[in-house]
This record gives sequence, C-alpha cells and structure tokens, in this order.
Amino acid sequence: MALPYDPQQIEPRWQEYWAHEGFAAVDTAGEKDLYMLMMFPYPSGDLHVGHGRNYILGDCLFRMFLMQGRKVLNPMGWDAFGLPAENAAIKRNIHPHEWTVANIGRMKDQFRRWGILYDWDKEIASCEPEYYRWNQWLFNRMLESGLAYRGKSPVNWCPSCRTVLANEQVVAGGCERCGTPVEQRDLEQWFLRITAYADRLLEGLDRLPDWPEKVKLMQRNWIGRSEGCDVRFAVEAVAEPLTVFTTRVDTIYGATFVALAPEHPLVERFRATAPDPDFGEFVDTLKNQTRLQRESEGGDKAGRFTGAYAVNPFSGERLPIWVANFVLMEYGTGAIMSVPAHDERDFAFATKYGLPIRLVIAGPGMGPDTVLSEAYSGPGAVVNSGPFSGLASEESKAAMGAFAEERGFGARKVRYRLRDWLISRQRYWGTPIPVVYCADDGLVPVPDGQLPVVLPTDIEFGGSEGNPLERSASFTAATCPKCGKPARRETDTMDTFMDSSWYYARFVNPHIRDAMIDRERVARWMPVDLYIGGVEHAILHLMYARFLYKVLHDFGMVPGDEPFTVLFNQGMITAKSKVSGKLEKMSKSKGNVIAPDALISRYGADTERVYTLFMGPPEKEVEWTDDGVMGAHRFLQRVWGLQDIVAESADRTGAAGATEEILVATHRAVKRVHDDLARYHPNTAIAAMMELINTMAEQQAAASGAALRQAYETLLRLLHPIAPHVTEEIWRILGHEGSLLGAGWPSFDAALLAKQQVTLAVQVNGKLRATVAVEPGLGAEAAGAAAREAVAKWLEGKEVAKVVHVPDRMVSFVVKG
RNA sequence: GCCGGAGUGGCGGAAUGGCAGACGCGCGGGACUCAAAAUCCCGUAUCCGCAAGGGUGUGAGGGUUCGACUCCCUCCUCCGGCACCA
Repeated sequence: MALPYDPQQIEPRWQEYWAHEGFAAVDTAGEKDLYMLMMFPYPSGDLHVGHGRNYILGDCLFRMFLMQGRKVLNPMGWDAFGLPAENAAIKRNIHPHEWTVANIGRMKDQFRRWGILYDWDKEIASCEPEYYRWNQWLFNRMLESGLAYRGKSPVNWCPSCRTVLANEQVVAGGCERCGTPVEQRDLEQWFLRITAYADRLLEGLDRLPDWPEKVKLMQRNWIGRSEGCDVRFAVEAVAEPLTVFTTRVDTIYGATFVALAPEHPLVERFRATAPDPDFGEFVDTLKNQTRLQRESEGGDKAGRFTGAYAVNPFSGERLPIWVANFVLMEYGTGAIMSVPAHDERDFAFATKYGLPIRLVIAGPGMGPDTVLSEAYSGPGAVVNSGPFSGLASEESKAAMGAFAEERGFGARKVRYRLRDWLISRQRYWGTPIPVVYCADDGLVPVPDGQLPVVLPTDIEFGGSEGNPLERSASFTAATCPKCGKPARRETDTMDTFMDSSWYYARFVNPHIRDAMIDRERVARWMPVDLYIGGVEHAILHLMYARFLYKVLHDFGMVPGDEPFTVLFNQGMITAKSKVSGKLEKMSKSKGNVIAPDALISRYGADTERVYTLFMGPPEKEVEWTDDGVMGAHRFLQRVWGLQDIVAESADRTGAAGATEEILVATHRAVKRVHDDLARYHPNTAIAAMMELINTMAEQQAAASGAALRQAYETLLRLLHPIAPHVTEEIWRILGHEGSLLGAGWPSFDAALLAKQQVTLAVQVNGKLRATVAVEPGLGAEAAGAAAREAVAKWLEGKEVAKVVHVPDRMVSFVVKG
C-alpha cells in the first residue's frame, strides 16, 4: 500500500527542487522560441484565490510548453509605483519603498507555494531607479520629438487622491481608484500626444486577430473616430467666425440654431448683452458643476439665448446662438449647429424652448412637409435644401463637404473622442518628471547624462496637504543644466501606467545598464506571443502599451509596432459578498476573500490548482465554492491511489478486451488534453483525465499490468501542468529519475483512434430512433443498410424519400406516408 | 439610450449544424463499519409506464434545414462597456 497522500510533506520539497534546478531560466542571448507573459501585478501584499486564477493558468501553459521541449521566456516583475504604498506611508509611517519591498517578498512566497515557476533572474520592480531612469530617458526622447508637452487645459482632479487623472482613469465621473467625484480644474500639466497615434492605434487592431473582439471593440469605441466637417459661421457684430463640427453636413439646411458650450470663449462676449437677466449666473453654474453633477441631470436640456446671431453659410439664414448644457467644450470645437429634426438632443432642446424644427432629410414614407414627433436620424432623400434637394443624404454629405471647401467656409475633418494622455501626478511614489525650471532659460530637460532623477528619501509623509516632493528642499533645489544657476525642479511624477507600458520589452534583458532595452535581443524576442491578464485593463494599460510600443518603433528601437500577438483575458473569481449578499469580485471590504493559505495547508496547492482550472472556462466569471474544492481533492486522491493498482497488476498479462480499452482510453485522453489546453480550456482537459481514471478503475482487475502502467505514466505527464507536485512525487515513486518537466509531452496514435468502432445515430424524420455500432469509414450504402435494420419498425409501410448519411456520425431517413 | 456578451438539470458546466446534459458538485440508495468519517458501487432532466418503450425539453415566439443549444428574425432577462462625442 502506498503512503497516504500528504501534500504538506510533498509540496515544499518539489518547490525547492524546481527552483534549484532552474527550469524556468532562459538565456535570451539565444534564439527566440516563445515569449509568454502575465500582466505584472501591483505588489499589494496578499494574494487571494481570485488572483491565483491568472497565475495558475499561466503556469499550467508554461509547464506544458516546457514539456513539449519549447524554450520559453516567462518572467515576472512588479508594477511597484502607486498610491497604496504612499497611503500606507501616511497611515503607518513606513517608507513606501520599505512597504513595497516587504509586499514583494510576501507575493513571491505566495507564488512559490502555488508551485508557480518564473525566471526570477529577470525580475524587475518599476520603483527602482535602474528601471525608472528609462522612463525619464524615454520622456526626454518624447520631449525632443514633440510627443511630450506641457499644456494648460481643464483636467480631472481627484480631491481624495489629491492628484490629477487621465481621462481613462475617470469612471462614471469618479476616480478610478477611490470613486470620489472628480473636479475640473484648469491646470498646466504634462501630456503625451497619444492622439497623434489615434489612426494607427485603430488600424493596428485590425492586425490582431488573436485578441478578444470585445477588447478591440472597447478600444475602438474609446478612440471614437468620426468623420465629419468643420463649418465656419459668421457671427453678427463679431469679427472672427464661429467654427462648428458636424458629422451631418447633409442636414445643415435644417439647422435652426447654434449652440455653444458654457466654456466656449465667445460666451463671455455676450455675458453683458444677453437678454435673460440670469444669463451670467446660468453660465457660471454650469461651469462650476463637476462632470458627475452634469451627468446626473439625466439628459435634461437647459440653455439660454445669447442675443446674438450666426449666419448659415449655405443658406445665408440668421440663426440664434444659444448656450446649452449638453454641448461639451472637450469635444470638437465646443460649438454645434443644431438640427432638431434630425438629432435627438437638438429635438429635445428645440421642443423645450420653442425653436423651429425643419425637416431636411425625408426617410422612408416621409415627404418635405412631414411633421415629426421625434428626431429622424436615419438616411433619406435631401429636401428643403436649396440646390442640394433631391440628392440622397450620403451623396449630399460629400457634395456639401466639397462645396464648403470650394467656397472656403469649411473643411472635411476627422475627430476623435480620445484625448492626449495626461501623465502628471502630484504624488511622491512615481517616476520624477526630469525637468527643471530656470528663471532665465525656462523649462529645461535634465540631460540624459544626469539621469536618473532619483526620488529623495528625506520625506515627511502625512500631515500636510499636497505633494511631499514640494516640501523636500534637497529635491526641489536644482541647478539649471544650461546656465548653471539655481533652478526649481519639477515635482510632478509620472502616471504609473507609464511604467507598465514598456516593461515587457525590458524583460528580454532586464539588467542592462547602458540602454533602456537591448535592441538586438528585443528584435528577436518581441513581440510577446501570449499575454494573459484581466479584462479590466482592456483600455487603460493595453492602449497605453500599444501607444508607447509604436513610439518605440518609430524611434527604431523595436521590431514591429504591436507588442502582444495573442491576448487572453481571464475572468474574475467571485464569491458572495458579506456586505451586499450578491456575487462580487473578491475584496477585503466585501468580506468575501478566500485566502489560499488555509486551503493549501488543508488540501495542498495542487488541489487549489485543479479546482481553479476545473471551475469553468478561464475567460468566464465563476463563483468559488468550497464543495468544488473537495471534488478536486478527491480527484487527486484517486490519482494517488492508482499507485496500488499499478503495483498489484504489474505481472498480470490481462484480458485482451480490457487491455485494448485502457490503451484506447489513454490515447483518447492524450488527444483531448492536448486539444483542450491548446485552446486554453483546462476545464475540459481535466474532465478528459477524470474519464481516463474512471476507465482505469473499471478495468483495473482485467487489463494487463503493462497497459495500466502505461496509462498511469501518461496520465502523470498530462496532469503535471495542472497538479505539478503530486505528479512529480508519484513519478519518482514509480522509479523515474529527474523531473516530469523533462519527461516529454505524450503523443497519441491517430490511427488507433480512427479504427475504433463508431456509433451512428439513426434518425427518422429528424427524430432519433436508434443507434448502431459500426466499423469506422463505412460507405453510405453499408451504413444505410445497418441503419435501416435498426429502425425497421419506424419505416414499415412507409416510403423512404431521402437518406442522409454523415460518415461515422449518423444516418437520417426522410419518409412519407 | 447606444454597443457588446450570455441565458442548458438542484448547482458549476460539456457538446466542428448530426445521440443535449460529458466531467464534477449535490442528492437518493447500497457495500464496508459496533457506529461514524473516509472510501467504493448503483441511480439521478422531466412526464407516462412494472418494464420494454414512448412523449416533452437548451429564456419566449417565429423561420431556414432531412436535422438547430449551435444559423436568421422579433422579444424578454441578466452581466459588461460607453454614455449628451454633435
């Protein structure tokens, strides 16, 4: 009898062995084979079973690749800058660096206990100067090429995190991190010109067939390209014209007013002359609203007449100019032409304020005089539009655009929803922006030779408001690199998404000191072949990374211009929230965190791995249940127990039928596990292995010892990527030397599987009436005959009109009468 | 509101247009045991039937097809994204 299955005793030993033998180490000086990567985590400290899903899936695939003899780069590092460290510093008076390093230690230990292998020689942490100096170096290059700039504009300010945020980091009007409603502030800040890459970011998506459609769609929507036309309207009594952006020039004869965003510069001209006494107050109220407040008004339209008129350049018509709450300064020109008949918002506004509604596009069943009860925004025939009447709306768009260009009062124009990436942060724990301000020379970049600009350590956290860097005399006091006089150092740090936008290229040769990346090696090892991470990064991280990779490409530093060939998004693991009672993502505040420690000490890491991979397809969201863990553990117990069966049967010749059945079941399992893992479905791969052990259990008394042993050893190899510790242990007990990682990946005999008997389904008029077991590869006639016999009673006295035969699958009779 | 994705036993989930419910959990019954746990065996969509067998069944309704969980149309529900983007 084998000893009882005792994961506590087995697992630490193998973890030590793998680390010692260096299975994950790969020399990138050699040729590339495969580069796989998990999104590097923020070192928050404790990992729960939900985090485990990502890493366990990655490790499963990694081990399979290793067994297949592939040379795989599979590194791990830390997205180590960010607010939690700084908040911990404020709260508990620990330096962020110390806090971060301690957390990294805990997380590495957790990875080890999960049995997860990485090439730790390539570990990087973005908070170390050796790493972030290259953020600064890249920033200098972008500054030189005009891709980084300092600009003043209304920006999102989170009063709780006390910093500005990029657009991508504002979710439903609140801060992505803490949910606090963001305020708009006019500040001078650092931006990266991602909008210059908008079209290339869109076009690149078409070359990523192995990314989830969902992610590509989200990015397309975020970039929000729209083709339209800028049209200039003359304004009565004002010298300069007013430019509006529209995607529907074809409706311009239907414009009955013009609307301005409250922030539009022209609005101030009319403050004194507008007819409504509360005009100024109205404008000020709108300007002071947070984005959230404006959105919370739920689409209610409000506006005021400015008292001024604009002239429609097409018709010469005078149109009243209004200020309206639904016009956004951030998009287009901050001014629109309003066509109530063909735009829902304009219709609502016109109805509320009694402005005219004029039909200019006649949709199906409409004529020039149709009275609308709601806006019609579809295509149709152009009517009431002077010389353009009679055209189709699409033709008219082109014709009117060309006309405006000829006459010089308009131009066709492409606009984007995407804004430039605001990278300034008024926080300590990030990469210092390498710039100084000199009284004589103004803004001066810190020369490459003086990098890195290192974060000071003489910092007092907590207490007073604002960025602690501003209070560090040693940091702010700088020397102007141009004139040598005293200067003030920039205290803003970079958005941490900067760090994660290029780390994958650094991993190829992470410790070089004289360059950001090793161009020669990166040319061979990039792009990442398989990138695994959560869908929450669909826009933020993945769009910034694509952007910076294109920039690196333009600088001649990397080979292609897309960094990740295959993207795999794993779903969340949820559990019942103690607060809401609903299924939610695990988090401390919801009291639904399952820590792996107790689980591992009770059942072992292999059990957690099996359960995590068995719960469902990894891209789907799944609920964690304790009963399911038991099932996984029972499976491993059964695998362990098969040792006895194999030992007892060692010398038995066995019955031919049972032996054949074991053999076929083994090959079938190999094929299924192989196919299922290749499509990232370990759940069905595990099911296939369960079927194999069920067959082994059924045939254990009758099959030959050799076949049982062969089946068992094959199973161990198939199972190793999923449950590495227990399989290594049994492999040794069976008398093998070394590791399963070097034991090869099993192959299957396709010919053997192909010659097995098949079961034909036999249908009569589409209903299943019988099944027949036949030899594979049977022709239509022979299969038809066998099937006819099986369903004779259903065919009796009827005329067979048609027979459909799908080889090795089914025969279908269509009968009459 | 717009754009995606998903609805299959008591539960998690399987099924290149070809035997719906693999595999697991749970449950019921049995074996072992003084007993329990563990383990093992049998059963488990639903309705009629002692059974053999048959009817029904993949959110609802229609359609294409010899044949639909799978493809098309309409609708419902849930989840996710965007949300006055002109």
